[in-house]
Amino acid sequence: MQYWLIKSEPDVYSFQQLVADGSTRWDGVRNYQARNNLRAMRLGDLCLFYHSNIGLEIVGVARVIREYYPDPTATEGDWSAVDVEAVCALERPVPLREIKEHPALRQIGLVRNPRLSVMPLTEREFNLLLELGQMRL
DNA sequence: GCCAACGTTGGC
DNA sequence: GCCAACGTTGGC
Repeated sequence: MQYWLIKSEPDVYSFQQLVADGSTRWDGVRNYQARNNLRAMRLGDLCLFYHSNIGLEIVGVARVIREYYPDPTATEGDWSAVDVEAVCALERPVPLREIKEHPALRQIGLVRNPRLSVMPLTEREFNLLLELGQMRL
């Protein structure tokens, strides 16, 4: 089992929308590092869902339900998509500010490379963030 | 709205 | 292969 963090601008696609949809195709990624992370995702991997630009907090948990396949929204280039489903919303969203201040989260990709939209989390980071979100799976 | 950080492009 | 210019992302 691997753990990931995926980002979305909530006015484009929010976690609430994912809950309403049940599942969705995670497409539109046009960054090689993020794409390679998508390709490394395996069925059943868990993802924390972060709201960028508006909200600036981790709001929920999603699960990979289909491994990578060609991104149908790409008209050129070698891009991939995966499918994810909503697992649960966090009891308490975890704000970026708090993540930045937490000593055990210094190395988290979200802080180290704020522009990357799909990134791996260590199991420890994932569990800690769940705990901060007052959620237990 | 601004700007810093990062990635990509293209000239040399 | 280097690097300047440019575009995009995303926090503030």
